[in-house]
Amino acid sequence: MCGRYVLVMDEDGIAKLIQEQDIDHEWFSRLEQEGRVLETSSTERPSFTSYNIAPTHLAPIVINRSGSRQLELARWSFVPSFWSNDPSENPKFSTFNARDDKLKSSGFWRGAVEQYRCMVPATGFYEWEKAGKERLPHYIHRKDGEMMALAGLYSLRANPETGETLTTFTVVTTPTNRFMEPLHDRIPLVLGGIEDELWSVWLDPRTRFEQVERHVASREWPEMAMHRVSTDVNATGKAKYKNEPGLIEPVKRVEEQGGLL
DNA sequence: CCAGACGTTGTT
DNA sequence: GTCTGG
DNA sequence: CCAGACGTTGTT
DNA sequence: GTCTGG
Repeated sequence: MCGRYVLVMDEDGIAKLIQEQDIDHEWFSRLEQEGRVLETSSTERPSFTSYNIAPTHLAPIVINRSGSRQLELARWSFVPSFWSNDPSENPKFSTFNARDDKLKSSGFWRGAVEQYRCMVPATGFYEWEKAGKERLPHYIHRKDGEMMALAGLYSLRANPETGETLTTFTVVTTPTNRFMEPLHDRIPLVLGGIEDELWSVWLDPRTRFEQVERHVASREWPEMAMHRVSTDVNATGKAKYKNEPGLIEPVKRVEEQGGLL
């Protein structure tokens, strides 16, 4: 299910990602305003790095607008356009994932899957193993260390007070594969690597959802690897929240550490 | 027709 | 247990 | 996703 | 908005 992920996108990574597209410079200024620039450079070229992206955080997504692809900062937790956009009214439930089998049958996702598909760039994501009361996080990433493209849906809503457009998104999930089965029965819909054509196909509203899904749903992931990481990533909130490269470093299980405790 | 709900994961 | 916040 | 809070009255 | 239930 993908409820926490990592994106290490340096300047070259963005350049590689957007290639022929124009990036709004608004994008970079907004990053700064939100205080979400975790890695700043002296140049004006934007970058984005977070080792701990959680629901409600802002993260970059790629969308189709006015016939071109754009990189947008969006809030992770989809809010449909038909819900109140009064900031004082909170959504009734959180929607950071969307089941692939519900996209067409539920009115909640219907409009988005037809008109508002997005690509969520990720370097890797976390998955927790339940061990009694403990939640042991694992990091799943491509063996080559490159970014991957997750299937997502987004919505645009105008904030009536500020007039600003609020972009929100969700990550599509699908039944697990053999690689992930030991950890979870649902996994994110990975459209492939960042150079893969498939995510462009996904963004094209003329593409039928079933067409893309047939290629990627529950396929095996020979390109992926995983290892356990420190529970440092678990914490949210202000006091204990961590966001540092060490979060994705491998740690051994206690029983493998030679009883040092 | 109108009114009301619209999600996920994981657990049992 | 369930809901909220990050 | 996980962690943390979850209530009231009455006071400043 | 769109789907379901009555």
